[in-house]
Amino acid sequence: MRGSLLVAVVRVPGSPSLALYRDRGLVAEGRPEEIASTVAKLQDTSAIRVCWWNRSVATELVRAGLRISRCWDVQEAHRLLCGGWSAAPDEVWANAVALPMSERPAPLAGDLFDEPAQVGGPLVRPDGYLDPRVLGDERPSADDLAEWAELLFQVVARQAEQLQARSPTAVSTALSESGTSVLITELERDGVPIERARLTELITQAAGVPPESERHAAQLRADRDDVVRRLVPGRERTDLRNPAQVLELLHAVGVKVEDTRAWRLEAHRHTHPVVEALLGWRKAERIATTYGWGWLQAHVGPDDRLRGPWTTCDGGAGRMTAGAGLHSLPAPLRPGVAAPAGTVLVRADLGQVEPRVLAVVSRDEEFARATHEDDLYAVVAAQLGVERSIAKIAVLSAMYGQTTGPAAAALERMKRTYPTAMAYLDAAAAQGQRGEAVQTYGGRHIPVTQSATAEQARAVGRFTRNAVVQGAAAELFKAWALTVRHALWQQGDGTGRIVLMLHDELLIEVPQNQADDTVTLVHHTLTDAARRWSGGAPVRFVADVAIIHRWSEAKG
DNA sequence: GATTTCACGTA
DNA sequence: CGTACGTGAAATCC
Repeated sequence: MRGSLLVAVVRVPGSPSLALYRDRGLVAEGRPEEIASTVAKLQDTSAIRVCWWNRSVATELVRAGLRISRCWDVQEAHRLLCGGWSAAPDEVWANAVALPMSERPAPLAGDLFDEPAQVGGPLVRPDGYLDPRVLGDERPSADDLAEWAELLFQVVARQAEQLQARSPTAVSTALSESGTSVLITELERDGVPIERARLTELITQAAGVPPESERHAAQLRADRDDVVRRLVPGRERTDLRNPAQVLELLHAVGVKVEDTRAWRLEAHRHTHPVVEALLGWRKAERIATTYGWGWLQAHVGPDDRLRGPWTTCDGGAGRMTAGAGLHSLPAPLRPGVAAPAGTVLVRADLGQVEPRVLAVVSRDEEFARATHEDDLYAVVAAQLGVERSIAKIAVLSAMYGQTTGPAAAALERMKRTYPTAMAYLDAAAAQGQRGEAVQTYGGRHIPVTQSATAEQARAVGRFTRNAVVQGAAAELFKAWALTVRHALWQQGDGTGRIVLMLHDELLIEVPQNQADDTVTLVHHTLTDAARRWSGGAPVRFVADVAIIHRWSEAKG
């Protein structure tokens, strides 16, 4: 924050134009391309930070070709401060000036009960709240723009103060979340490279040929279903998509299960041929319905790039989310994600990131020592005197709140061997169970729902226990990704780019001749980002990095 | 028509 | 009674 010039970009109502402000007033107004080039020149000559009320402004600048390096997104800062996703201007303002959220004026309903529209008056009401007229699409009016930008500067300053007071790391988390807000705009623009012929082939294997009509589609579905239904004479009319009917069918052939979930059916795979057939049918049906021809048509563009909507932190603990199946693409389809000619993909996976993050956030010195090796679970196993597989389950159980199962005894030893880390998790769980919000290492507020029953309270406890680890891991991951992105801009011709982010995995597309340099870059940026993020904690982070042509290659 | 339940893909 | 997400189909609730 310090030492950099804050500039604001706001939308000019009723026009495609954007306006650029600094503390002393208007700098420029014009089409997004013009403002993008003005901001680019400013970025080149001085240290600036760009802020906006809404990410859509950043989206326009990015689409105009601007590479935004430093920014402050007041919605992201607000989400960090308050938790959740909602971040309309009136909420952002109210929180920034420390007024109660519940007392703010209702948005205009656009009917006779609205108070007469305030025209030309101040945007801040006498009671300190933002005038509801700013919530409409065409408001504030063009006359109010300078004031709108001035209020934005005030919000940035107040948010920074609040974050500073909250935690030593929170301001840098806000900067990272703001950068991520721009990065997801780039992900949405660029998409993931697809080899259409290969993906088409894979979808055909699972879902059959593309249906030519509704009738044809129904016929293909029925053909697929018959393969399974034929195995149980007398039940050829079963609707396989209806769990109740499937349950009945299974009971009829002597498979006694309480529901039809795959993991439960796994044990009965060989009791009757229909079980195996049904499990295979389910896999194909998943691809046919969710990742089939409709999905291809909707999300893969004519340029053979798969695009979906992204959020920076909509997950309960502040993880990113993505639509269009980008975060849940079935493994069988992954060969369809492939580097275009002249480029390669570099795939980088963080190794055992959650326990390593736990070592940082809990400041457990003994647990931190375990992170010095590539295989953390092997060290834990040796220290606890158990098998590696048991140690792994014990560590994961501690972070997920599982108390039963094969690792129950090992959990007791964990408490003795790593008391600080375990106490950190227990404290987070206890807070959640009491109905209190928790905070991540980076300062994100994680609100919790109030529970009516003890069982619900325990579920909240498991959520907060996990959220402090999962959320902190997300913070490290975003900081790393931004460091990678910045380094890619500096490398070679600067065309390398991140195309997919998957909680602990980056998929990067670079020209072939940059492949080796990118591998080096990924390792170095991880060391740098982890050192900055952890404040120099003695915790090691590792990445598994591979140069590949298809996403399916080189998994761990 | 909107919401919930079941199911399952990913980390 | 292990966490989080997105998605679709059917059942269920207005």
